[in-house]
Amino acid sequence: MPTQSPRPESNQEQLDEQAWLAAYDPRAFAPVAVTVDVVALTLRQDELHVLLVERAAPPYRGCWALPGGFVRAGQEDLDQAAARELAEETGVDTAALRRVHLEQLGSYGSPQRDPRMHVISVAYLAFAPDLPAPRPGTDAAAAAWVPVSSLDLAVGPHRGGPGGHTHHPVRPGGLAFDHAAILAAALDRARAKIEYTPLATAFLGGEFTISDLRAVYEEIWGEKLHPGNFHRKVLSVPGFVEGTGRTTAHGGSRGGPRARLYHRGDARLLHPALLRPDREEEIR
Amino acid sequence: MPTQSPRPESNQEQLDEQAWLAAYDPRAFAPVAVTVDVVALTLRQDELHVLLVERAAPPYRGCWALPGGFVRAGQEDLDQAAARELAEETGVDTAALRRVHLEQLGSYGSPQRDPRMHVISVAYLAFAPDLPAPRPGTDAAAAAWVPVSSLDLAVGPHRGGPGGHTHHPVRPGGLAFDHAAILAAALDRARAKIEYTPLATAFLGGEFTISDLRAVYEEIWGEKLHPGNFHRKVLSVPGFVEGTGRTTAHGGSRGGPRARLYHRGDARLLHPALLRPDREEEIR
DNA sequence: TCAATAGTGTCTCTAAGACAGTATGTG
DNA sequence: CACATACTGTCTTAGAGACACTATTGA
Repeated sequence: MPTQSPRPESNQEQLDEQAWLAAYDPRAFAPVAVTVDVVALTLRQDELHVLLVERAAPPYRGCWALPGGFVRAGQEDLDQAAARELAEETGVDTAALRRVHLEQLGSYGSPQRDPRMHVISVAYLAFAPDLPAPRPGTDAAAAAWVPVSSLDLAVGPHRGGPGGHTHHPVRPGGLAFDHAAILAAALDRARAKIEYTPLATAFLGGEFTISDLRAVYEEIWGEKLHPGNFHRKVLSVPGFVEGTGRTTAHGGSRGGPRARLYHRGDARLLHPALLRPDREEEIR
Repeated sequence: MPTQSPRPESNQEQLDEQAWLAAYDPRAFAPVAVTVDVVALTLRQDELHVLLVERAAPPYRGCWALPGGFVRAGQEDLDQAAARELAEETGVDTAALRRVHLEQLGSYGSPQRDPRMHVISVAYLAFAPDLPAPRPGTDAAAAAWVPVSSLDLAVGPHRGGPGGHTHHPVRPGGLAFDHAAILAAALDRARAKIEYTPLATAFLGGEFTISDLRAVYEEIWGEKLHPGNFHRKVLSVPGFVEGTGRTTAHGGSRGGPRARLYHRGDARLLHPALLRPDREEEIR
């Protein structure tokens, strides 16, 4: 591959902008491909799942990987590409996609992360309410919601974080490419994001109980929360949830009174925040 | 997955991975270029400055822009590309670069953000102590630390945030491309990041006083803080700063006792955090 | 009837912020 | 001296968490 990008400096003074644009040949640059990969998270039966596809083509054929694909050059921006990929892999239509929160996570660009060529991937993070089973897209052998707890997230030589690291052959039970590192970063982001934003509600339907919301936090943070304190805290944050006046039709499966129903409020940030209990070990 | 990219699916069954790799032609993809752009922030005379270059070549010739350049395909990852661009534009050597905090900010990929072709830019954010005046790199007419307050950050048709939006011709006093939006996102990130991390110390030299540190917060947040409460709060956060036993040689320019000197501690997160005062307006 | 759950009350402790006060410098 | 600044003490209040308690439902 060329070592340098073409440098027009030698004759730049003689070219005005029009001429320069006309003379420009994008193919002269060393080729780079750009993909978007989506970490779509959802809760199914109170368990955190991630949307994965089984690769039908090499490299990593037969491996599970994050859904994603190449950005259509000149036709779409990154957000659009991510939404398109998510729709294609889940079979979810555009209307249902509006109920999904989609945000950019970070970009991964190690030259060795894809054996074919230098592929730079822009990772996205999606929070979805329980969606129908996915139907595989055109270049996937299968697509499924996979419990996060069943995955091997030890990223090995891929040390997490955007940037890029050394390529490593896939390990049994692991994900293709550096997708384990991307998923790990997505989980970190999700755990942090529900502290300061009402995005935990994006995992729930339109109406939910405080207990439903607590189950989201408990599953994503991986620890039990105090039901009474959680209840009072959620209701004390202005704009987090809003009562509907309705209640559940029945009590819980193991008894208890009917719970009041809420829907998402209009706050975009939680103040005060719902901070995770004690994480002293993460400070250093 | 992509409709435009070459699709091996029709014969994928006959090709083993080796053959497929050999047959692969990256040039068949629609061309996309990837750049890194760096928002390097520093404090000079207690005022926040950003490193900008004056473009010597079209497009946006003569405009100020963020330092950046094309990723060298196959040769470097994104973090390395950002560090290289920063070094090239500032003339800072690798040793001094180690004192600079560099993190990925987000990627910007509107098809119209560069008139030449679809250019996807991975933006980085750098926090630097007061560095020497930059010397312009090879494709910049000039390079300078510019006070952030002197810039027009009304991003107009470029609505901030990663993703990508419509191209708009440059406005007088504005930055090239969508760099105003990138800078605005960088400032938001910086304001948030110094709440939870000790990164404000990255703007200071090895030794500093609590007042120096307070000046960093006041300048980045754009509001005065209570000196006494700030002092006590900083010292109460474990691992934020560490006393050196030394003091300044003289009192302040307008009097007062000599201040004790500190250096950065080993905490990576501040607990408790130094939250910004009252931001109720930002919640919705 | 028992057990589980929804929702509330209360107590303690931490930390934020307002304010005051003392010591130590500079001009 | 006058004044700015470094640093500390104290008071009030908000919020987190532990715990207890009542009411309501299902099995």
